[in-house]
Amino acid sequence: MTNTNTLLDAAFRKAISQSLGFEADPLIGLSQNETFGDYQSNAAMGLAREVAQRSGQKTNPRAVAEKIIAQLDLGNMAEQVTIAGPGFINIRLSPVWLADQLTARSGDNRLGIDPAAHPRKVVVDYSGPNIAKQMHVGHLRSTIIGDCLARVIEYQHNQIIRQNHLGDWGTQFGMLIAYLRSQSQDTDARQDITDLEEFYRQAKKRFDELPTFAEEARNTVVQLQAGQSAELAAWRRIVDETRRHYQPIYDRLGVSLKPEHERGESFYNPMLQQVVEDLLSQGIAIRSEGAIVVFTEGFENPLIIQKSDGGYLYGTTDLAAIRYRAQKLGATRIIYTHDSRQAQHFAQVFATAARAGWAAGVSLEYAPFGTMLGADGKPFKTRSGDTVKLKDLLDEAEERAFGLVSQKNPELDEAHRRQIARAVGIGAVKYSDLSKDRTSDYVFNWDKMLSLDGNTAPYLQYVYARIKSIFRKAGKLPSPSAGRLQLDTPQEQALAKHLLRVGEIVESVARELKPHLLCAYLYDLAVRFSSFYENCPVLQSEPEIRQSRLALCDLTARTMALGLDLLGIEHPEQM
RNA sequence: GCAGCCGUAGCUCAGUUGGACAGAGCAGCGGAUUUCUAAUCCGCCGGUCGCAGGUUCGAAUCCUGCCGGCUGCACCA
Repeated sequence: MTNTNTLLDAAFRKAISQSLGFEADPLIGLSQNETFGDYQSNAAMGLAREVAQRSGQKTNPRAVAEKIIAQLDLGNMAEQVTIAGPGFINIRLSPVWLADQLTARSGDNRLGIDPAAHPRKVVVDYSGPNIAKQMHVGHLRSTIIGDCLARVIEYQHNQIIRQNHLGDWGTQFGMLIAYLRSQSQDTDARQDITDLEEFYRQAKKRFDELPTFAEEARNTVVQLQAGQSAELAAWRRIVDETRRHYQPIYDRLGVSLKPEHERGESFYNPMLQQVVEDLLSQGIAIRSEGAIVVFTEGFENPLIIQKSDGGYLYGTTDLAAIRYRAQKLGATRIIYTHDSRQAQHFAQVFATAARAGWAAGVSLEYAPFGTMLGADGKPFKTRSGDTVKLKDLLDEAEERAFGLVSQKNPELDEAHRRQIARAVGIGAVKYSDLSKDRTSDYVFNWDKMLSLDGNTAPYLQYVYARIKSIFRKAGKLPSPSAGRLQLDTPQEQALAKHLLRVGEIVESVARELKPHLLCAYLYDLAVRFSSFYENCPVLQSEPEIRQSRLALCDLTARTMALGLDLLGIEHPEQM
């Protein structure tokens, strides 16, 4: 169903062209202050000059606004259209129209959110853990932001291709395999992830200290990359072991990544030589200081695609991936959810891919994010200064949440409390991240994210649980389409107007790649519902009002559930 | 040195891409509970939008220059 802002945009466009004789953007937006109205058009101010130029007569914004309104046909949408200040056109939606719209949406399992008019094939590249290492907090943001974007864009019926670009290739594996061999470790024996990390540390040490070992490690890489079976087998075991570590973390986080989404760096290995050759033959890449590089305007240093020793780098892999995703997978939009420190790298890679013609008709979008900081404003670390393991972080989140649930609801049995604690604890960690604009650094704070006050996951989950509680007490569920909504009180109207906006929000999240817009929307929804809940009794009211309010509750619960689903956050029936 | 990001209330953050008197939450202060989960709600207090210019009807937002912070910068990823 068409979003309100789209309906207004169309009506105003028509009115502008009829009254002024030319086309212009009506600049429709939400009112910043609800005392003015619900939506506003800010076009008249800017248009006044153009009107004066075209007609050769002096005019002013308010007069232009008058002309536009004279031609404006909003049907029964608006209760009031007024001109204010220098020439703002304020629109107040009519409660009857609102009620009709919402009634229609309550019968729709998509809550009136339209699928994309032109569905696309969209690659989302996110998470990308390193093989032979445990996941740590540095992987958290990419994993959950990327997953949220994938869910939102997928909900619009675009075809999403999740790509987990594992760090599974490169010199470090030669080192690790050579070390395991030299330890006369039975390479057939299974190594735990923590063993692998320890071996890696020792291998690195020996690599730096022993030139003969360094040489051996380099040879092993060559053998691995040439596909020697023994080395390949050892490598596969390392990858498998690492997956046994990270897949449970994805599952626990409620992240939709599965093994079939893995396309690690190794996958592109066979394509790298061709990438370099093609860039050379197109004259895009050149030889410089023994390496093969691409210079990009605006950057002093080049993107190196082949080292002087013949080895390839991650830029080469990224270029191969773009070509593969565009040409083989047929993607027309490729989204990278990666650390903002990669900005220059991606700028150079995107520019190179564009010059090579590999991204024709493809939108390459980099959705960077900042660093997780501790309370001291420095990167989030353990007390001893180590990086925080994701597993430990999630353990602590659940443990803290379990403490809170036990305190608030001691009568629930332990298994139930554990289950709620999982939803609340993990949800809190994810939400505290998703609710901030991803581009800036953010401060990690356990107490704030687990608080039931303010813009937190537990607060949203609580609102959902409260509604569910009403329905448990109400007995049989109302039929959503039974009767029409009655929006008599300010709280009901405020809630209704907000419910109607969900489609606009989903659209902006997908377009701007900003999950925090959805969080802000859901928080606002929770606040409005809470106000409604305080002021408007549901079950005790007269039958018609009761039915209408139950329908509002049902819509709120479904909207909240959908929003939390898109964020990848659970919503327990009870808290 | 070059490039990028950032600076908004005591703290954590928004600010719909140039619109109306800059908004939330937390903390602080004061209220509300015979009522569907008080894990809640309502009110008050709190800002020279880093500083200075400029662009224009209009700037937290765009441009320039300072100040302060973070990040990246040739063969790691």
